[in-house]
Amino acid sequence: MSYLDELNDSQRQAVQHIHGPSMVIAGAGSGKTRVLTYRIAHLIKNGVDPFSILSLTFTNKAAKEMKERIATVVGYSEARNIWMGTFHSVFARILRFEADKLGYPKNFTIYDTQDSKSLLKSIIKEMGLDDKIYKPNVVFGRISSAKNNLISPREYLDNKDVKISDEASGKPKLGEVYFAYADRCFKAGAMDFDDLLYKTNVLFRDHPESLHAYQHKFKYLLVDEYQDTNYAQYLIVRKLAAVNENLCVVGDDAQSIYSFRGANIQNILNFKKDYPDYVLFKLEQNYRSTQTIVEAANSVISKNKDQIQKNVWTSNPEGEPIKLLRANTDNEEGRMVAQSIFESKMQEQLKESAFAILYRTNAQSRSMEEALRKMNIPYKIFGGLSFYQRKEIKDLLAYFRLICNPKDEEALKRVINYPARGIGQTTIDKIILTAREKQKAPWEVILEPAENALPINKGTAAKLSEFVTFIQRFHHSLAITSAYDLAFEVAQSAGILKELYTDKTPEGVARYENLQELLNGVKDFSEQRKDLGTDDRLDDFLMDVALLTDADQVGDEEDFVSLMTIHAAKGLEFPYVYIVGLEENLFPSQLSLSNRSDLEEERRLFYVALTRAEKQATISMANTRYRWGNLTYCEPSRFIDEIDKNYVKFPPNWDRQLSDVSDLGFGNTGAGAWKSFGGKESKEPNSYKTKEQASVPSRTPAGIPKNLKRIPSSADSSEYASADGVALGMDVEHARFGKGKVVKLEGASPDTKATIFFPGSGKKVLLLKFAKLKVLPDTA
DNA sequence: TGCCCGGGTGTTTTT
DNA sequence: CACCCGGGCA
Repeated sequence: MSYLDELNDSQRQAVQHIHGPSMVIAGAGSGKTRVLTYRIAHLIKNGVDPFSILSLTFTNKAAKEMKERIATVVGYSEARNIWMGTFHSVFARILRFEADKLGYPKNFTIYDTQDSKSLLKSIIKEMGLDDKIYKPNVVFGRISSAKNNLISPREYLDNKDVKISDEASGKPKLGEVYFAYADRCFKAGAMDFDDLLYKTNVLFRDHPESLHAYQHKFKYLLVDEYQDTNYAQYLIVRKLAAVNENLCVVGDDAQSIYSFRGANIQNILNFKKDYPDYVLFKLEQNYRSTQTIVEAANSVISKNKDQIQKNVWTSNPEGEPIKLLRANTDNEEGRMVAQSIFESKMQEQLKESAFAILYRTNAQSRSMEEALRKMNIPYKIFGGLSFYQRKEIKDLLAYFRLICNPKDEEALKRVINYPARGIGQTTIDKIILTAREKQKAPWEVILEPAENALPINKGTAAKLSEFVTFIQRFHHSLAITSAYDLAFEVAQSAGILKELYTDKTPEGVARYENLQELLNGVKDFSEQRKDLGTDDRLDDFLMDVALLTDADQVGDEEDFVSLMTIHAAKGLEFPYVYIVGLEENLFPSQLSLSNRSDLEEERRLFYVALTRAEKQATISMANTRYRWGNLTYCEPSRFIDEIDKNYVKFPPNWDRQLSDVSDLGFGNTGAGAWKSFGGKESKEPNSYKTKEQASVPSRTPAGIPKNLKRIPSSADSSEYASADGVALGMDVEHARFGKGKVVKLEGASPDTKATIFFPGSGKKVLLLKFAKLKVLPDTA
């Protein structure tokens, strides 16, 4: 069995351990993917039916690549039958099979974030709430974390603690909004991203026969990036694995970077509690990077308290020291990086694809982009506004969605009057209102306007009926027409193509080309499906498209420098990596500075960034940077100081002091800042201690199936954390203003603002994270 | 009904 | 700075 020879001892042991629960802690670059693929190949070689293997990956692209690699060992006809994909896509597929059990149509729509927020916006408006207080973004985040923690709208409404904290944050109606949102999604036959996990849990809870079937179907489970699973995902895995317990999870606690979307590092730390007889494998040899990079990364991550002990090492050459670049402005930073890429490329005779530029926030891509463009260096930006989020694409997709699932409210709103067909806002409002009164989907209302007493005149009725007929015509050919033929005809006859074709502005031309590209995409899909002999339907295409990730963008053979956020770079590797914007308040992000666990996550993020590099890592910063319009002064990130100096090469201009940067209010820097920060943390109202204490009892110890009720913890929403320390009506003491009373709280933590009345100095609005408030015992 | 302008608001990170 | 929204006007 030759493939086993390609593994080192611990890798081989992990691959050969087939039965029972196991956990693989895989350091960065330690051949994790290799272990996963060979483990699956090994299973199949040992007679396991590919249909009974479920492998959950972090991106669909990773799944595709793994399948291809497995196919080289066991053949494509076997490999193609493995269930492999992201949590979201695998369970979307399962939910499609089981939709009727949950009262959903098989063709349910998947709402993306835009759809969800737009729906929330209209609900907030309809309920007569102020969208300055009930900000769709905030409300969405809140609902999302409720779902990730499996709290239903009902439970949310009934939970006293939630109510108290929502009232304290000035949003007592949040529960009702959540309730209405869930109801509207259901009536629209739509699930949002979180629903795909949430509803899977509901399915497994309410339909034991279904759970039973999948438990027995999937005899072997593999989960990649286990450190980034949230509670809903954790519970799905736990339930599916409950019968056979052939579960192998792979991850690295040092690379957990998704807690903001509910990922819980405790899942990896508590694996041994859930599966006491588990076997642990540690992959510690790094095959990716130079010794310098490995050691530098180790020196950084060692500053974190929460971690599993491991010793990542490499036998690779020592390599070049980490290079530092310091620019005066963000634009100059871009030029320096581009220049450096150009020089390395020339000196080492490299392709552009050897380089990646990684940043903390998407906004940083602009200065990099400009510099690269000026130097004629080809590049590609991953992330940001993705192709599928462009207006023209969403418009056409909305037609597809509506044809597949006419109840889709967001799709209907998008296209009912685009291109303009004389159905105005007033009519749309009436339709929505009537739908709400009749407890129906808007589509059902316009299907039978008279029966539903929709108050419209004859002309409007005629236009509506024309629209209905138009959609229905295509709906009926869904089952008999190939995806591409249908898509093209829709684009044509809806008039979208014509509308954009006549627009000769550069933007208009670009939009038209984008539509062509989308149609080409459908064509590829259709042809693939024909080759495979599987269903070639437009609704299948939609299901695929809804869950594509930026990382799934086809990596054609073109040569370009990759630009992306560090989050998006997870799992990737490049010979030369530039990590830019290493400045306090940017990286680490300003929002992470007030508690230890958030800061540790930023450090892990930096660790991930460093360990993407194979040959050399370069770190850059700018002394000044434009941030939302105005110039700000920047100080070097504390993370730079945390790298062992033996591995860093400082440029001559490094220590040059800027005379006028002395005080930014709270801008400390360097190791000193770290210490003083550490020393002060216990006085912080948002102290991490509060957060951790709150989260301990919240973890359902055994994750017992029936138990969907989870006490919301600080992890559910950042707002709890602030409510913990400071609440409405509380007596507090401020270092400068003295004693006062909290009269108003607004905004979500960590940006919670408190209005406090100080008898001595009047009303002050303070940001909780900066105001070191001391809570006084209730004097009443 | 549609376009233009001004003001307000907001930035981590993503399926 | 960039986007979105609402109001005012044609």
